[in-house]
Amino acid sequence: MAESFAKVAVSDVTYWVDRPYDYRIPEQLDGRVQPGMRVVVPFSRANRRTEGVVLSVSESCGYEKVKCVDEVLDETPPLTPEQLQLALWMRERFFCTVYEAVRAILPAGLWFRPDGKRRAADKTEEFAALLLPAGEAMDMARAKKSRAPVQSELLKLLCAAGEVPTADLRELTGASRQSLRALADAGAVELFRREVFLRPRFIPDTISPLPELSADQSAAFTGLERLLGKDSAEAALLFGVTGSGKTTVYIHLIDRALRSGRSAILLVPEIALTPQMLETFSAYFGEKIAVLHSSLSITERYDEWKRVKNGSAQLVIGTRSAVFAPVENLGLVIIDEEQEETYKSESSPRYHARDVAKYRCAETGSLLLLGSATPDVESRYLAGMGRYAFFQLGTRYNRMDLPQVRVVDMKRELRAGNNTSISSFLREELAENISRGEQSILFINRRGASKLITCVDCGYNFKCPNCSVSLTYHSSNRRLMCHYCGYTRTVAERCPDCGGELSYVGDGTQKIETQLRELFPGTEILRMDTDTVSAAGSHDALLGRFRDERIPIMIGTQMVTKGLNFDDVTLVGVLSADQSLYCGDYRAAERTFSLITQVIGRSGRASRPGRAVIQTFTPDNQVIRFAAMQDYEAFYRQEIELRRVQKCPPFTQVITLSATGVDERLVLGCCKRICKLLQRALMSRQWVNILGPAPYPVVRVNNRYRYKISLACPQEREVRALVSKLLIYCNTEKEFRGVSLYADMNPYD
DNA sequence: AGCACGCCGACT
DNA sequence: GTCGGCGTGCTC
Repeated sequence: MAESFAKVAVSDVTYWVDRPYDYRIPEQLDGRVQPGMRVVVPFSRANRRTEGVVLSVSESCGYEKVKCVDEVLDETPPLTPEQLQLALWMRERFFCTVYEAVRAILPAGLWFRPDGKRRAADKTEEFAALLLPAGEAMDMARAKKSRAPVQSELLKLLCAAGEVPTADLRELTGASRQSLRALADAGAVELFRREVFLRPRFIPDTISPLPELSADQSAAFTGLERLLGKDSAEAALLFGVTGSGKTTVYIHLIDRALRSGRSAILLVPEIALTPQMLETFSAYFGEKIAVLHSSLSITERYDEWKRVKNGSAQLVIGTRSAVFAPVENLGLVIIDEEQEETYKSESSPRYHARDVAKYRCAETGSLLLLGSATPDVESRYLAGMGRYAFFQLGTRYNRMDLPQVRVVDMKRELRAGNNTSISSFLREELAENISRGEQSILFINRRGASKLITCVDCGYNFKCPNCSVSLTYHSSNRRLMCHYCGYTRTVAERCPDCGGELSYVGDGTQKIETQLRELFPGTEILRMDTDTVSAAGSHDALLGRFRDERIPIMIGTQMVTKGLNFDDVTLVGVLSADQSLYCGDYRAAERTFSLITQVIGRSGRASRPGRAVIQTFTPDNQVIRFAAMQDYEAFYRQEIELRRVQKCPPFTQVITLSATGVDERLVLGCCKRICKLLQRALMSRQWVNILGPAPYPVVRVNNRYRYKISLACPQEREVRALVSKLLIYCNTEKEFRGVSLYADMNPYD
């Protein structure tokens, strides 16, 4: 009998060690090892038992000292040959290891044996999530391996699965509440309650007839249907303002794909996947739907994944990772609100769902449809160049006029002696809304605000000993915590420096709440931030209160820009519109435009016209003016010229190289060397821009310094190969021992 | 000789 | 990354 060998991509290797390794398939496993299966193999000099995935099986092997496959983990290959190809493509494209790609492609349930037991669906459920970055958590898991093996297991599982219901955690690891509490007290893990997000399992009595198409929608649908019918890979951009009925077009197109025997994937941003939205689709597609979403339990997600794999679901609705859904005979991928940043993964593999979707559509001859009210500048450009077909939906569905928008100059307010965050104009508008019994939403343009504790006398505040940030106060465990490394400490009684009194400095949201309460005593105000959301149990619960109790004013950050539309909201205010505009990142303008546009879109849905107030310190800024006029095309024309001049995407692609290490000078030295090598390798080319090294906004995390280099140049295989070489160079060069380098393709930030 | 520590480099 | 090998240098 002929011998057989497997080429295996192993886990737990770094990028520069990641290559196919040959293993002999022992007689007793003969015939049971197939490409796409997970195996256990001995690896390294210590023959550590390591997981791997079989890339191919052959009769010969070009390596002398070949070891044997230990164990096969699957009876049938969980990865199709196409998915295996996809993993290899991801390695090339996103600078990750093959196994990291495999972990992203397969559901966590495959690793943590689900036992099929299903819990009763409580209204809310306790979840656990890591407070530390995955890397730190893995370090901690390793450190705890011998002393606290259960905690170590918990950490590993949380790394693999993100947010996990605590009931699941205990079921899968056998951990007691105690171990989980210990991790929470150590500040490694956060425990919170949230509404369980179940797929509406109702089977509608009758499948509803499809909603009718307006003239606009019908025109777009006809064009898209033609593209769907082609055998070749196609891509299209559907531009339409909020309320113009993009969803109706999606429904018709999905219906057409399913009828022709092909499957469809619909990707939505995290926040848009609400029970209401699923109900809408269930009415038309019933049991054909599978939902893949991070709020499902591991078991539920695994079940849905199996329904897709065995062909019982042909429409997948989900967030970013649903782009990997193992559908048979793919015909259509729709990415709704394609400009949203949640489509980009922030940890390895650092993929963008749009890139993966493009690859899959190209491989399967499918149609990729990008939908948006404020398309990514790059997408709009490709549409303009004819690379994407372009379709446009005109007016709002209900023929509502756009809200009346007023831009308020906050410099003038300051000069007039108003140093609060609410301009006199906005105050009057709010007063009018309160007296008319209509609702208002105020949006604070700021990310992740948090509570600090400072000394009233000397201004002292608590710094993290490991990172270059202040510690923030967490009400859940009444401790000071570092967001970056997980360091925690108790709150001191008095200032450690001068013995003065300590006080809480609330975040922006709280400060504004206080100002509003002074302006409108007795008026109820709903604050929406991580604190109040976790207290209410869920995002939806809070929004439900706002609607049902008709609370006059809601304030919040990003969270209030999405989601439901409220008939009684006739006024929205954007406080500090420019906050996100001047941060040096080439995407700042489009992000700001998109945010403001979305906020304005919250106003005036039903019979009443809406108003919007935009407060800014730079009222002449064109981005803000275009947003106020809701004029995407004008914004786009200006922005694309800027991008051309600055050699930014879409004229180039950006790859950042990030270096981290304990020795700041060594990290910088490494960056400078990398810059020099990049310059030398690319100097003969046009359209190349190398920036940096620049420190991260938080330069030191966990005693490691972080710097990055930005490389903007046309996307080419050669450039990626160069970056790959540099990654390997930095990690093999003795001089830079202690510095680690990683790359990110088209990063957000 | 015995061992702690740090550096090196291979990993099929 | 991870782990064994191996050199250095210190102690008994």
